[in-house]
Amino acid sequence: MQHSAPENNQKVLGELMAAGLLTDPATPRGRLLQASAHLFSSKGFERTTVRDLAAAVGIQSGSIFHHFRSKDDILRAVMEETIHRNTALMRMAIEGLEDPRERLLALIRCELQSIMGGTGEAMSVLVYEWRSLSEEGQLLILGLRDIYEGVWLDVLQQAYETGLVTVEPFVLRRLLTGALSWTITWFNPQGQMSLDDLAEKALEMLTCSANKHPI
Amino acid sequence: MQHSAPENNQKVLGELMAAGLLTDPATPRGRLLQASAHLFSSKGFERTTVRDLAAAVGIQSGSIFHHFRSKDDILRAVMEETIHRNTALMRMAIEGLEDPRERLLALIRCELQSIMGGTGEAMSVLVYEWRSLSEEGQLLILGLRDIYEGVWLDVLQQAYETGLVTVEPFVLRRLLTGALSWTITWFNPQGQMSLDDLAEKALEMLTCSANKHPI
Amino acid sequence: MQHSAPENNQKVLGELMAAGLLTDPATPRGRLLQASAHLFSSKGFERTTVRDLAAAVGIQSGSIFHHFRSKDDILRAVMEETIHRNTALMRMAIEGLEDPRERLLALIRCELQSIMGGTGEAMSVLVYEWRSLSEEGQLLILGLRDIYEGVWLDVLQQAYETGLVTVEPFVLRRLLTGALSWTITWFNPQGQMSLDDLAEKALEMLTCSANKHPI
Amino acid sequence: MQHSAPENNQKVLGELMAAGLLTDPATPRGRLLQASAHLFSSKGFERTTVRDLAAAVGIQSGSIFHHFRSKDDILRAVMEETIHRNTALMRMAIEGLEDPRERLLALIRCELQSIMGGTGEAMSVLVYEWRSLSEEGQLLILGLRDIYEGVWLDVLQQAYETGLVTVEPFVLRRLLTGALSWTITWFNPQGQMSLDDLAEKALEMLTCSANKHPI
DNA sequence: CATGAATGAGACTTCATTCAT
DNA sequence: CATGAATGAAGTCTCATTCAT
Repeated sequence: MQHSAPENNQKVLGELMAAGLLTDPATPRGRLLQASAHLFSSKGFERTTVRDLAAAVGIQSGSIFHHFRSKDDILRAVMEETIHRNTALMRMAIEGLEDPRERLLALIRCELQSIMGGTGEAMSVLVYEWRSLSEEGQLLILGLRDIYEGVWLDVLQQAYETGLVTVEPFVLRRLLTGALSWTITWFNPQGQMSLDDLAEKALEMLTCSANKHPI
Repeated sequence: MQHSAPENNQKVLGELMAAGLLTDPATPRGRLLQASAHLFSSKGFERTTVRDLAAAVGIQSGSIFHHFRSKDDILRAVMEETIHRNTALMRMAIEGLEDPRERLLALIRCELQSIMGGTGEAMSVLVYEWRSLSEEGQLLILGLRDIYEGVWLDVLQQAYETGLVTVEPFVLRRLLTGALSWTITWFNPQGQMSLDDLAEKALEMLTCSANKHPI
Repeated sequence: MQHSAPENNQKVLGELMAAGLLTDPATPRGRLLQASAHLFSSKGFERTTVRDLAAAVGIQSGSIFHHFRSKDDILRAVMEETIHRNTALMRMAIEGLEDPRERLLALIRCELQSIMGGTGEAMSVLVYEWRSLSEEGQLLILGLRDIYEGVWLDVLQQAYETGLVTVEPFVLRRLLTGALSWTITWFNPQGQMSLDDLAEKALEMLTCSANKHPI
Repeated sequence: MQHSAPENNQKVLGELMAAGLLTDPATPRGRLLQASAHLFSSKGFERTTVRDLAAAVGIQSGSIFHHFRSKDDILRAVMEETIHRNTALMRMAIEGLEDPRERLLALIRCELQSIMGGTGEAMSVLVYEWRSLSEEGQLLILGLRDIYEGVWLDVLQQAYETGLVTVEPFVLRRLLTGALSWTITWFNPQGQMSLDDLAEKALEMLTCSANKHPI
């Protein structure tokens, strides 16, 4: 049931918090992560100073280091939590859906929300600031990323097998990753085209939509 | 004639050099631009120091500033020349082609080469380091970018009108920009899949060609 | 009362500090300003490096920028505080004096002390490093300068009207500015001639006092 | 005869050139010195780059060093020639004059012309850029300076003995040096007050003018 | 836990000077 | 003599990080 999503989301995210995989946005650490995700996403990691981060949550720059060991540590945490959150959200989104097309659309919509959403769901950071992460950080995140990508590959594999898409899942997912994350640079959620419209168009690009909407 | 491309490319690029729009890679300035494109592309603009750039061409850091006013100026020049070069290459690539599918494939292949090519054809810099460019620089490049994108939109419009693609050119181009530029992070030209294979797959994603060209 | 000057000075300068127009020399910022005034005065602004300034107060060069935005900002602050301090000191010096000659002598003595004094009263910086100040800085200081010069012009006007001097106040003040500020290059306060002697001679130059006070 | 001054000046300066003490302004070296005097005077030595100097005479920066060993050498030469020229001009100016007042006025007028004159007669450089000169340079110039100042002291001594001025020559000269050189910062030769007017006023300041223009 | 002054390495940039052409 | 690319030392300034309070 699509309409029950928000409540379910809250519940699942709450479980992640309880498990220590996600930080409560009500805590200083949580506010810091949220602000960091936003700033890293909009200005880029290198161009964001710890003073920017501190100012964004109303503390002094020195206090940042009571919550995180280093700036790099903040980036790592943002990415880690983003993956945890989005993996959970994606699983929720396809839960109960059977139709390959609907499942694929759900994932696309979910990822677009993660990219565009201003509430710390900073998928774009994960994509565009990857190189800014230290090597240790990259190794740490890589494992989580595989789990996240596993969800995608499952759904794409199903779509491939049913003929909905014709490009192999592995390649298709990577092309799609680029296509979706790039939307942050040009898509305006307040514009004429809604985020759902955009998701539909992205799906249309992947699938042979000509069959579905014959002219 | 596809086989005559290399020679023609040389000729056209030579003309651009003569017009002052492109720097001869044999000159110090040209070598610097090439090295910069490579480093900006692989490490990112902010993480590349002017000492890195100087070392890459075997000069001292201070000598950089005989050729460029500032580090930002180098980025601007890399972008500017990249657009000039790629606009010319794209026009060459579709010259004489009539079939919408072939034309679209040619553009995709051309852009992929620009993204992956290590010889200063740093399309990815243009895409990923955009925010690193100063505002004045951005304004300067924007005009050129429109010309470049104009070529794309023409070809996509034709594909749209003939039913080859079903997503509007404007949106489709932006999704494609992301998909193609992102390939730099994962595609290995020396791997099993060739760059031409990749181009075919990207086209297939857009057009659902499987239905039209059944195997 | 001449003998009460030192105490009054302390009081008035204390008020300026309370008003935020003067920095307490006991604070790091105050020590920095004092050292800067001294170095700018003795070596010149351009030949003084921020490392010199830092070394003079025993901190690292980077720490300077916690107190001032830029080197130019330091110069601006030195000038600003110098004007505030000296305007106050001049007003104090002529307070209660009626005789035009005594008033003029008081101002001259006061300015000489400001020029020669090593405790941040760097009038000479204001005069000789003016061109080193950025244009914005110059505009900022100009207003304050007018107030300071206003005190001088009042006293000179009175001297002019009473026939004590015969050159118009406007021209005379400028000639005097040069004459007095230049003393920093040749006058030795520890030498035979005292600072008060020098003030007397300067006054004598202006007023041809010999005729009025025959020996 | 005042009206014969220009011709005489030419002749004497020509002799200095022949003696190698002055460089012909028609030569590259001469043009360079003239431009340097002008730029040092208006922008200051430190803020004037060798590129500025080169540009001012239409050559490349590297070519400067065929004429001078270093930038410091240029400053030294400017000062040296300025003293030679002005010593000669001053001697010419008082030649044949007997009256102490006329002699003093002649010197003042002469020095003002040297300060304001745009043709390399950069007395102000000598005064304001003194600290920029290397120590060796300062030693070299000091001797010449004494000769120049000797002319002044002679005239001031005579004025002192005749009661025209009442301050000792030594002190008076130094006060006057400051007063006159500072005029470069505020006096506009194209303004209402002519340079001769200014000279008169400066003299009036020094002498007991009240006697001459009784109210 | 929070503060904010201090650190110090390192960034970009300038500029007098050299030297092969 | 002139050029102009190259040098390299030194300049100002930034910023992640530390630590005494």
